[in-house]
Amino acid sequence: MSDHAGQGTQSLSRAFATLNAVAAGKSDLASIGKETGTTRSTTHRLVAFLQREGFIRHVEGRGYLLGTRLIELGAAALTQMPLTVVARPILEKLSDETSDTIHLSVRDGDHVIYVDKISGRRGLEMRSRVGLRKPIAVTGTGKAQMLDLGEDEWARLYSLAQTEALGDDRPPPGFLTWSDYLSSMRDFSLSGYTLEIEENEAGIGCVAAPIRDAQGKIIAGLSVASTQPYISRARLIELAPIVQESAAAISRGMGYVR
Amino acid sequence: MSDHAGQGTQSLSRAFATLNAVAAGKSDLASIGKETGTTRSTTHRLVAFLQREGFIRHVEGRGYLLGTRLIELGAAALTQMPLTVVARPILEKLSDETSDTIHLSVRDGDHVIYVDKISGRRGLEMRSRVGLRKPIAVTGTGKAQMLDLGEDEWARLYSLAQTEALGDDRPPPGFLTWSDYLSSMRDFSLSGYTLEIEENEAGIGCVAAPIRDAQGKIIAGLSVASTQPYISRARLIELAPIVQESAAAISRGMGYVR
DNA sequence: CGACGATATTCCACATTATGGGACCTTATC
DNA sequence: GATAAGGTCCCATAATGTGGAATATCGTCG
Repeated sequence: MSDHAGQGTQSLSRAFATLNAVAAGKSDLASIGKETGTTRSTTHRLVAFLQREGFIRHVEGRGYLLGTRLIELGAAALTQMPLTVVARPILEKLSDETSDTIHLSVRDGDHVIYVDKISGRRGLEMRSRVGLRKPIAVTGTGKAQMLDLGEDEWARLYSLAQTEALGDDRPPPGFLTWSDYLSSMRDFSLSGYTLEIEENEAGIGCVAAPIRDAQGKIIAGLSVASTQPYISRARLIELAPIVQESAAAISRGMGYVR
Repeated sequence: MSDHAGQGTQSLSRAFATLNAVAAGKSDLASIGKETGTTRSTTHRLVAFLQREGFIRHVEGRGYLLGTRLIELGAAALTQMPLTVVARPILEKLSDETSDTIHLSVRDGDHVIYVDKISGRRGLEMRSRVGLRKPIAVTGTGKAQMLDLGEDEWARLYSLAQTEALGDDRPPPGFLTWSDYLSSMRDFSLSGYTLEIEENEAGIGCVAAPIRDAQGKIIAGLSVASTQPYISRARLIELAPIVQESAAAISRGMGYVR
């Protein structure tokens, strides 16, 4: 894959390319090597090393897979994010009050990554998952984190999400035109919450609000999401104040005042 | 840290030592460098690289922390474990039936690592967490994965757990002597389930059963855990059949027959 | 203000380190 | 028992990562 790396990091770049290849599903030395452009001996050395470190494991019949050390480090990364500690009790309260699915996400470049989730109690489980990445512009929590940005930046993130949606085998039914998107975002930035109805996945909608740190910067988004019968615009708007209040409570926990 | 590495992996070893240092809480270049034994320039290059890859992020005022890419890869590692996919619905059913906390763990060396968890609905949240490692010999799910081992191996794992427990600031009240431990394990290997009452953490107990793959090898452990008023030996034994049946259902899903 | 310490970042000559070609091993397939 | 596919090991070579020192950045105290 890409090699836009810095100086003095050839072996590192290759090792991480190797890991990415495995993450992408390549499961034998030959295909990993083709992906990273390394010879068999080098590929082997890198894989063996990653294996020793627990980043990769070899499973009889299935080949190379991501290892348990990554599960461990992923969990550690989550707890090093003070946000998740502060937010947990508030997410649980919100879950009790709404019976719906609660999501907490942070921005990661032009995407959003879920850092916590509590499943709803209305049957149907959503496919979202802690660690999942989604384009920032088509998720409720992502849009909540766009509220302080300029319109040109909205445009960029919107078209990026559009590009990714085009690649989908089952494009979401609620995807908005740019002008509809823009006017809705203008409304949201006034009201301080965002809605997202089937822009990202069919049958799923949510209300979200931004979470701020001590400097007033938006650092995360909180949402209540649900499935088909419960995602009428009216019901979501009804939920907005409680989502906003929960987000504000987390913001206070992160040191935000006023 | 340790340098028992293979050939031709100095820079890799150092990069991973760097990552481990950050995971261990070192948050500035100086202390990371001291931990890994690298000079400032080398430390800097490694950290910068890991940062570019999203394995590490720099947070104003808090220094270097584990990055979002690890959260993502951790989640991917979890889904590459077919076990978690197969087990999920069964865990949910068990959760509904018992109202208690459900744990699913796999063996990772001499430890066990939680790969899935559903919190109970009896208030009190346990401190366990997906990605957490515990000594194999003092967890219900760990002991379930020891059932097919020999008594000498039981002894080794027991004393290892003992060593780790000694280091604890608050040693668990239910820690057994070796002879008590051995006789209980002999019972468990006959009955096919295991109990663990406050051997690992005060106020917490569980029943667990082993999960097997197509070759009949034990590959995971499943437990129902609860807190104080619900962890009498009698109640846990009462739960054993349903835990065993759930574990068997997952085993069947993994290809185990008879 | 200007000096200081703590922290991060860049540069470059040098030798230590990672590299890749090829040999070899093991297991499955015909 | 010949062929193939996947994995492992060895070793001479030069390309790579290294560390020292120089530079930049920031905050704080006299």
